[in-house]
Amino acid sequence: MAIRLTDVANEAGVSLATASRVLNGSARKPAAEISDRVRAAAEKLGYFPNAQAQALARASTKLIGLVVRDIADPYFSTIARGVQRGLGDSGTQLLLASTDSDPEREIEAVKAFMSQRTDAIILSGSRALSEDDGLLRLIESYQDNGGQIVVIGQPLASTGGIHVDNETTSENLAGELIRAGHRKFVVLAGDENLLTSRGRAQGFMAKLKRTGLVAVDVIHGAFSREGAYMAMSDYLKGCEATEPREQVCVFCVSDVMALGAIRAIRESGLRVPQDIAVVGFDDIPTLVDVTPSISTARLPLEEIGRWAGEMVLSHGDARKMVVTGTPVLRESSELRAENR
Amino acid sequence: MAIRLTDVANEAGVSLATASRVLNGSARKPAAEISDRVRAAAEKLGYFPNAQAQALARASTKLIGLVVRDIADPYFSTIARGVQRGLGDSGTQLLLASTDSDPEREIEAVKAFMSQRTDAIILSGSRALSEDDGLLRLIESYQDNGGQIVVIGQPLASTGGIHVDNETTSENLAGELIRAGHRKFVVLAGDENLLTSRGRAQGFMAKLKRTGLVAVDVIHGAFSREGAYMAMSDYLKGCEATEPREQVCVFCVSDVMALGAIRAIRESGLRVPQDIAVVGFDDIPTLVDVTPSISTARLPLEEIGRWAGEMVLSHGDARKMVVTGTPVLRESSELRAENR
DNA sequence: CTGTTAGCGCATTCAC
DNA sequence: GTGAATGCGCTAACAG
Repeated sequence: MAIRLTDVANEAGVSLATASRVLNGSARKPAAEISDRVRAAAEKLGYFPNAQAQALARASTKLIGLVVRDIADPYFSTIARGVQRGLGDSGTQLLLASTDSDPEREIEAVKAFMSQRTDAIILSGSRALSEDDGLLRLIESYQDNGGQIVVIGQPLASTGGIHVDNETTSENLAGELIRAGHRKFVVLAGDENLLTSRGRAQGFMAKLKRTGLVAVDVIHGAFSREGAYMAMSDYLKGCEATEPREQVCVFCVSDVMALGAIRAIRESGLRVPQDIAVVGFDDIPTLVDVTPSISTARLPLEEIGRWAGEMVLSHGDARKMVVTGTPVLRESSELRAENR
Repeated sequence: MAIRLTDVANEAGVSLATASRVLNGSARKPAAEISDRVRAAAEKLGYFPNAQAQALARASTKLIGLVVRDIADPYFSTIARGVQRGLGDSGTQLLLASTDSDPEREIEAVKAFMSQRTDAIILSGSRALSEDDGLLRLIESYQDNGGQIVVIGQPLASTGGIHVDNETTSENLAGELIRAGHRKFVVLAGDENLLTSRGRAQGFMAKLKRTGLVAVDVIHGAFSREGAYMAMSDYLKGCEATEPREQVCVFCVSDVMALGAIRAIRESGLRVPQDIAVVGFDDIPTLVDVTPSISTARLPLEEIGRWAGEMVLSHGDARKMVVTGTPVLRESSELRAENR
């Protein structure tokens, strides 16, 4: 159906091998005159190499897989953009899979990528990798076959990747908030089975403890906007009795959660930050358009993605790098006047 | 290196053909006892079919390509999520390419997808498709080889896709704004070479004209947040002299642009909507967290993506559907009290 | 430097 | 119902 290399070779009056050599720089360089003829033939016929056939013959697809939880979530889409940028014009193609936070779909995605013989798989927003899922075994067998795994978040012992030091980042963030004068904290901790949300919550509380403070409440729920919205709504309902209320600072383990929490707070007629201060984590791009500006711990999301992409290209197997976020206090955590 | 079907066949003591038949339902059904043995062997060895080899033998990859301008833009990431959902568990894999609004990169992306022999290519946020780029020729040759093209936005004569009726949508939006009492309009028209932004601006102005109104200003610029930010900043600088100012309504041809414009307005010390009303287009998910809530024309972005995905699966070649957006007036376009 | 040939891993006619 | 053989389109030895 499509034009094959053979067709090009015939058109140019050369052998298949020669055509192959000119159309994809091999070690041996065919004569200039021949090369031109082949290229002209390819152009004329509208030849496109069959990537599958090439992959089969070369034992290397130039394919990599990226698995995210939800590509529409700014956190992941920013990382995805970074990955694309990191891949640059290397000719490597990106296969994308979304899991919707379903561990089974994550496994399906990895299997699919293994079938595609991707050179590498970037895992971001993975679920409880510490547990003995089938995922671990899959990953191992992928690596045994020469596949590279890059994990964004909490790399495994056997994998490279970008390690986000959630604990330290959260500690620093808590420190800044305390320094700013906050004393009463609530933690929207998200899913306690997720390494990421757990690490963030724990780091935060560890710092409180070391300062002689303790969170007045720690609420678990889904690691999502909706989860935070519901958790916050419940919380607010629960403390309607306790008026009048002093300003409390709610730490949400992600910006997306902070947005959900703010929504709940507003719907209950309270103001941010005057009644309740809110703090997030990640510094997703979305925040620039939100009022009040939201305090958070900034992660260089796009760069993280870019590093992951570059890591893949350089075959930096099992190379690890550590990223610690930077606390950024903005309007949403401003202390109420009377507390200053 | 990896386990091949041959290995599985040997392990199970059957022929290659039989192994193939059980591992991927063919017409002939091998005996149950044999099937179990093969499956057990595959499981034991950790066999993963080589998608490239399958594609080559079957002459069909289960691959589709999606090209967007920027995967981190909520407009595109929402569509991308929809496409994923539309693909569901069909086993079709998604290849993603971002063009950064560069026509050349768009062509590169399509070429890459053609090489990958994707069954279909979904083009969203394409540039000036009406012009005689190489893109047209590429698309044609892709179609000639059995490839399916689905365009989101402005399908070509030869392609199917989701046609967004920007003109009508903008007209309706303008109508609603006029009905609400607005009379003085400025249009941030974006890039006049892009079908999308042009259609939106023209539809809006057409409606104004038919109502006996005319935009006091039409400003072109980049079809992006930055473009709108700069355009709006310039505009505000230009009319500093004209105080006191009556409320003007700024129509931005996309929500992302509206966000940029609002930023510029605020930085100049003015308020939305009291001093300047702002209206966008798309209703990207991001808007739910923005204050004031932004008026816009709602497009079912995720569904559009889903439809595109389903269209691909059903081989709905050249099927077209038309989508018209719904005006949604919110706080950002509220009329100033004195004008009511 | 160029052409011939043998696989890459699998699906699929064909025979049995 | 099962196995042997052929070819998908291309690369990479291997000869010439």
